[in-house]
Amino acid sequence: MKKLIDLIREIVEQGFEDCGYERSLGKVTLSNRPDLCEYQCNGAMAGAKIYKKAPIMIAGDVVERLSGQEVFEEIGAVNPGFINMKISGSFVAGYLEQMNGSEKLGMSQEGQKETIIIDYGGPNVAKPLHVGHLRSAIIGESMKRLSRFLGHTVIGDVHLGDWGLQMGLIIEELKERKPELPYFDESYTGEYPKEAPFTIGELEEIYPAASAKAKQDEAFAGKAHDATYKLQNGNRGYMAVWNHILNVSVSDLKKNYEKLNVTFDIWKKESDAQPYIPAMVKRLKEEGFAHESQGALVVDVKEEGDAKEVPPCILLKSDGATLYSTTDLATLVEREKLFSPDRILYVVDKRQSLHFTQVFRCARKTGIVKEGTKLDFLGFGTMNGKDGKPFKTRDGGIMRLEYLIQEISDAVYDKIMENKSMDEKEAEKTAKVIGLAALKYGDLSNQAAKDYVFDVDRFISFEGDTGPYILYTIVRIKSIEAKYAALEKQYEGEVKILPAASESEKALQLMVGRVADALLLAFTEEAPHKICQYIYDLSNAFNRFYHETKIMTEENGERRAGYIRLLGLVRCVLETCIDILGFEAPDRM
RNA sequence: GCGUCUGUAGCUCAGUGGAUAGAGCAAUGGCCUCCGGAGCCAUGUGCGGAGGUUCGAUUCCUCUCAGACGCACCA
Repeated sequence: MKKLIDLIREIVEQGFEDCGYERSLGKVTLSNRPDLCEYQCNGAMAGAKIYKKAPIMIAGDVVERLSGQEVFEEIGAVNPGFINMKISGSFVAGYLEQMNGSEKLGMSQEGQKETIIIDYGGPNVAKPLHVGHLRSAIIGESMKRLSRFLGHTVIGDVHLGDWGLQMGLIIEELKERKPELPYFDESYTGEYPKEAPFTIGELEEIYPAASAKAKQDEAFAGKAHDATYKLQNGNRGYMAVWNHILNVSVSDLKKNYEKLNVTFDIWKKESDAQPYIPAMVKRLKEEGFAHESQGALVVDVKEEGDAKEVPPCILLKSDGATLYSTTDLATLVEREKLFSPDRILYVVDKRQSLHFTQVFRCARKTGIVKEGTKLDFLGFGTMNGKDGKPFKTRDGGIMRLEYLIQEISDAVYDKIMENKSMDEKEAEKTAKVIGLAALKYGDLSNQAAKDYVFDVDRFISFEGDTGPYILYTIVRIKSIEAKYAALEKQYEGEVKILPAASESEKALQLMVGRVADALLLAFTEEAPHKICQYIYDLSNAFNRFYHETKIMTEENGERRAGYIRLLGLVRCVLETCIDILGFEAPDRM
C-alpha cells in the first residue's frame, strides 16, 4: 500500500509532466501553512529558472490541469508560485479504510529486505547495569523493533563484555578469599561443582573491591594479569570460574533487561570472538594489511580527504596482547560467517565514534566484511542530571538501573494513589507500566546524538509531551470503545470510516494517514524520536477531535459507528508505535 | 594544538532551502447539565555572531564565539 503523500505526489508529478514540465518538480510536502492547505508543492518556483517563466504561470498551468481530479477538494496556485492542496474527505476516509483492512497498517511490504544485526546493550559481566547502559538498551531496542516491523530480518545482539582484565581481577580476588575452592587447585582433576561459589550480590561486591585493590597493590595487580593470561589460555579451573561468573551474571542481566522490556536474540560475547583472532591476524599480516608501528601491529586506516589524522587501527598491542579493536574486528569476522548481514548497526555511546571509524575502515579495507555491508554507528549522547552534568546519585555515585526504574515507578505510584482510588495492587502494576513508558519516552523523544537532561518530574508528568500523556490518550480511547461495546443497540449496517464531518476530524484522519511516513523516516534516519513526535501529534489531534465531538451521543448510528471505527484505528496506530518504542499502555490509569 | 558534535522562547526540547520558526513546562485568562478536566481554548518571548551561495537561508558554505566530547596499545 502506497503512502498517502506518495499517491498525491504521483498525481502532481503527472500534472507537471502533462504540462510539459519536468516530472521531478512535482514533489509534494506537508503544508507548513495548515491554515491555507493540507499539502503543498513548491516545484513551480524551482522550475521558473529552467523554463524562464514566472513561477505563478507554471503553478497555474499545473493547477488547471489537475483541478477536477477527485482526490482534491481544493487545489490552487498562490503567489509567488505555491500549489496548495486540500484532499477530499472521501479520499482520505477511503485510504484509512484500506489501512484498517490491511496488515501492519498497510505499510508496504515490498522493497529491499535486509538482514540487520543490531549491536546494543553492551553490559559487562559481574557488573550491575547502570544508567550508562540505559540509552543503548532503549534506543537499540526500538531500532530493532522498528526494523522488524518494516519486514527486515533483525538480530539483536547484546555483545557482552566478558573477556579482559576484569575477569582476572575477580578470579584472583576470589582465590584470595576462598583459596580452598577446587578451581584453584592445579592438581585437581575431578569435576567442578555445578553451583557457583558466589551470588550475584557477592560478585558485584567482589569486582569493585578487586579493582580498587589492584590500584593500591602492585603484586595483586600482577597476579590478576597473570590470572587473565591463564584464563585466556584455557586454564581449566579458571575457565570453570569464568563460566560461573558468566551464568550468574547473564541470568541477572536478563532479569534486569526484562524490566526494561528489552530482549536480545543472541547473547554473544567478546570471548566468542577470540577463536577468530589468530587466523584473522595471520591473514592481515600475510596480505600486507598489517604492519608494525611503535611495537604494535596496526592497520592504517587513513583516507584521502580526512580532515585530521586518523590513527591506525591496532590489532595487537606491543606486548602481543589483543585489545578491544581486535575483538570488535573478530566479532565482525564471526558475524559475517554466521549471518552474512547486509547491515550492522552499533548503538553505542557517541564518544566511541573514532574507535568505530577505525574498526569500520579496517574491516572494509581488509575484506573482513563483504563489499556492500553497511556498517553504521548510531552514537548517542549522555544522560545528564538537572545540573547539566552526567547523571549521578545524590551522593555522587553511579546510579544503578534498577534503582532508577524503581524510583520512577514509585513516583508514578504516589501520583496514582493521590489522585484516584485504585487498589494498591493494580496501582503498583500500573505504575510500573506507566513508569517505563515515562522513562523510555523521555529518552527516545530526544535526538539520540544529543545529551539530554533527565528530570523525573517532567518525564512522569501526565501533561505535555510525555509518555504518560500518550498512554492517557490510548486509555481514553479504550474507555470509549468499551462503553460503545456495552451498548445494547449498535449500528447494524456496514460500518466504515466516513469522510470527516469537521475540521478536527479531518486533521485527525490526515494525521492517521501519516503513520507510514513517520515510521519510514524514523528508520532511514535511525531516529526513534520521530516516532515520538508523530504519536504526540496524533494524540493531540485525537484529543482536539474528542473535545469537539460528541461520540457516544451522536444520533446518526452510522456516523457514530464510523467514529468508533476511526477511534479503533487511532488506537491501533498508537499501540503499534509505542510497541515499536518498547512500552505498552495499561487498560486503566 | 587538531578534530567531531552542539548552540532555537525564562526552562526542557522539536523543526524545514520557501509563505507567519513550533511544542511542553512555567505565567495569565477562559471552558465541566457533556463519552475520563491526567483534557481543551486563548495570550507573550527566540534561530550565538559576521560574511557568502540562492529568487528565497534558522537550514548549505566560510570565518568567529561559547559548551560538550574525542585524539594508537582502557573498553
